[in-house]
Amino acid sequence: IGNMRAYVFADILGRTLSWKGYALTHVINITDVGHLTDDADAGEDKLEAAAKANSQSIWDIAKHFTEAYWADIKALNIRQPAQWSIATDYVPAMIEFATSIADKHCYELEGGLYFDVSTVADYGRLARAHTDEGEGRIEAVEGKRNAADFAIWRKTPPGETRQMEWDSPWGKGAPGWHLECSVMSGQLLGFPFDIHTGGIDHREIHHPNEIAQNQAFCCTNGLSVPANSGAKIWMHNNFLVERSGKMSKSSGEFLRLQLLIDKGYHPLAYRMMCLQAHYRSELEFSWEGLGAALVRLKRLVMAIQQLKSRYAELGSVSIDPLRTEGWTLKKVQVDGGANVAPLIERFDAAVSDDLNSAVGLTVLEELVALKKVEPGEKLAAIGAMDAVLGLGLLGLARADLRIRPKSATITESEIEAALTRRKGARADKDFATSDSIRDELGAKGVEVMDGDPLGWEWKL
RNA sequence: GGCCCGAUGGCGGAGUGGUUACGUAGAGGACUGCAAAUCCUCGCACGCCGGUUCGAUUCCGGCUCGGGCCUCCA
Repeated sequence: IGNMRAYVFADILGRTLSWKGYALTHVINITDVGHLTDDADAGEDKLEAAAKANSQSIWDIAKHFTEAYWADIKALNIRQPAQWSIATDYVPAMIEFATSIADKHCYELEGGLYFDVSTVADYGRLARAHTDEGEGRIEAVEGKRNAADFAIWRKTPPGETRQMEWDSPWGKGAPGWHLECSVMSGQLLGFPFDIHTGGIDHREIHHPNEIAQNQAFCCTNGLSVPANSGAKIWMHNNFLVERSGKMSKSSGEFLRLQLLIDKGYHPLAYRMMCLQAHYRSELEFSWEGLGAALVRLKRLVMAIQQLKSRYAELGSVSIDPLRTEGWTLKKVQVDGGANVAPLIERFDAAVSDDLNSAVGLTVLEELVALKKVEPGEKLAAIGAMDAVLGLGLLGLARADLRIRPKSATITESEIEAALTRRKGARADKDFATSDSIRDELGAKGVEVMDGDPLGWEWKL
């Protein structure tokens, strides 16, 4: 889920751009080329290791995690990009790219082809901190001309064969990650494209490297070099953290979305949690915090559900809230009524101010609570704001948020049966029996709620 | 060691040179056989020490604490 914060952020950015009326071409890449596992076992490849451990082909492993990732994307209401780019589809293009800059910007070492960062202007200017000397975590590669030089092509060590390797002018091997990103973004979006997003951990190394490659490529191929090479704007989201430290894809923490679901938290509770904070701030993860976000979402959905039934009762109203998907600000201003207009303005001001979703969310809640507004009009405005926040509020029902925890020992039909018995006991004013049934259900993690249409809820 | 970032109520988290969001938790009330859910109402905070200012949570400096990075890779 730490990693997923980056995608929630990019999604809100894209949705906000759509809201502002911009046409959007969004590309997300899948880095299915192997990575090294970590500091300790440099040389062994993450994908290779996983394949070995599971007796599967490396390609199956890549496919498995790609599909798991796509499932998370869907569960979090992250919009599909215009295109997914799969790194392994672009290896020939990467070799071509590297070949074109090799003479002027690269040199070969035993381990691979290295990029000479002194051949481009202002290397590392994106990074706020740049130190010439430091104590690296592990030894530097022998023979590098500059400390910051990096591999753009990794050679397969002599005598070894990897499941994923390609022929290149520098021998069999695999592309460096920096190269993958430069090639795919340049090819699919063209230099310069508008916005490049990523986790804040990429600001110091990966993105400066990507920029250096882009500069080299643009110069070599006669393209003008934009000020922020490659992309005009680079945006970085901060980490999701917990007391034990950061949780990103590389740190070994495995708080995955599926774990949240297994525990009975709807995945959109996590999206809500992200929305409550600014993308550039660290966000503290806790189960209590996730529960708070779920309750907030639940109350919002309940209020909107009531609004929807009032809307249905009215029969004919002027605005169809179900047609708000894809609305832009301009359209909302035309169609939104006088009562909601000031809220629309405030919502727009919030999300337009570097994506202040936390404030946007409070404006949405204010709108939900607003009195004397026709339900259809209100629902339309809610739908429009939600097109930015992406909670899918008009389509969610309270019951959708009731997720059965994996640990549950009682079935839904058993619960219903017990509740029927309890209803009978209550009708007979046999409160002792009624309460004992409630206690039994409580012991199994089920909370009885008489005054609630849903009747019962899993206790988290 | 170097560089950078942060510190807001029980928890999470916006924001601001003057009246300090919001959520959740908590308290009181309505409802209920009683609970729960729901609804209404209400407390509760700006790390420490200086400086600038009529006024600092906000700006500046120092300190303390916490976090990240320091170029194998990604």
